[in-house]
Amino acid sequence: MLKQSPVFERKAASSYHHGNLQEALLNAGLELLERRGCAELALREVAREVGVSPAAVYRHYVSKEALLTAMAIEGFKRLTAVQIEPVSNAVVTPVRFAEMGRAYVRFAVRNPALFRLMFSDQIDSSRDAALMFAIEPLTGNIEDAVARLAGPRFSSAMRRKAALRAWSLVHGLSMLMIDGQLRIAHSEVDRMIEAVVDPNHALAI
Amino acid sequence: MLKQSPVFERKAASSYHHGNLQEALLNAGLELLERRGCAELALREVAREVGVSPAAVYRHYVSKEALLTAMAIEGFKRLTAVQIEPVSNAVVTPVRFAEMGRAYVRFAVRNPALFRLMFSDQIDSSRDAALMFAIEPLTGNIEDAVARLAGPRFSSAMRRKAALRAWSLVHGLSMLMIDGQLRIAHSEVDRMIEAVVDPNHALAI
DNA sequence: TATTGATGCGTACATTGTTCACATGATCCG
DNA sequence: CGGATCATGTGAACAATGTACGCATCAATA
Repeated sequence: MLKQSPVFERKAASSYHHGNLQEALLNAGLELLERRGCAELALREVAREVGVSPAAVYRHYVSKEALLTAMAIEGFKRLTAVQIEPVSNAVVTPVRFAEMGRAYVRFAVRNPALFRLMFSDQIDSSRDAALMFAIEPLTGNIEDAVARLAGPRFSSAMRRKAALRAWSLVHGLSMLMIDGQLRIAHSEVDRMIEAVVDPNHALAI
Repeated sequence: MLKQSPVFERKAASSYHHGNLQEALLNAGLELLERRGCAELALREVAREVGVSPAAVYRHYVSKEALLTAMAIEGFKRLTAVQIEPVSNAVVTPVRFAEMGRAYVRFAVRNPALFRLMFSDQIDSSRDAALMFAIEPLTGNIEDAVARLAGPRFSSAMRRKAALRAWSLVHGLSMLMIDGQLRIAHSEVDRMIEAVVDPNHALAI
């Protein structure tokens, strides 16, 4: 196994107290998540990975669900970051709007287990305030982009509807891809995204 | 030891052998699934519900995953049935095609835990032949409907692309709805489906 | 009627999430 | 400088879970 990031090294110096266990658990969790899959991630294994007893986790997260929630929050931060990048400091064109969708799907394909966790029923998105706060930009970015793309000729209701349509499209494609429902090679992923998230929407039925 | 509680009333006639445990486990599983949620469904609880020992399950399903797979197969059968209904014995119109999508989303909203299970990573859709066989009509129905709707003016590639677009749209909307991401009342569900699965696709961006 | 194969049971084991009393040590107060 | 304090980590324990094994029961058949 490769050496861990320098965050973990501090533990070697003082063997009892870890230094930054909270963040170390989060990183180890995110790493193990993609290795083990969303359902098989064990709290005890995360603790083992960091080199700490299972009970130590509970000093920083009140439950396994709390750790998963923290991981999901980190996921939403990363997703919203790559999502908004194509239209930050730029006029929103149809091509750039589609690029937002591509970034969304690409994130899902590259982090399938994390993406699944973010939208799983293992975390209660309506209970945790920090989670809600991290999710909000996801919708917000799409709606803002739609507003900047369509201009004032779209009513608020029309914008919301168009944003939901776009979100549903890329979210569904993401889910189907990471489920392995679409029999396509990894090299074809980008082409598939192009085909579905089509700025010309020539084939919209 | 206290006397056993009369849990075993149904098998009072022949108290040892159940009669049709395989199907009983499947039904109990489907029932418990929606009550407990996808992640908390316990094999032992399914056995308890049927009034049978945990080990008895293994005479009919080689593992918990096998039982979940059987439940998912049943789910796909039901979903494909309601999905194809709008266009069976009828010309495929845009309105009827959209009605297929509405049926898809409605199924997801009415059976959220089952729908989640069907597209979860807890079942390996590429390993089980029966599961693959049950999934196949899902895509097939959409592609057939697209072909009947578009006629010969669409190439095979165009049809596959349009079908994938439609599937992604309704699948994404389904997932977002059962995730509680969309803050809408239950009475607005149908209107939301109408808005996104729009036969006129006036707002396709 | 005896045998046999299918089906259910009891017990056991490793693993999991979680709790609790206790150990450790960094930090602050006298 | 030395002790108190409090955040942080440990170990043992508990119930629940998925699963394996040998035995019990029963229906069908020879």
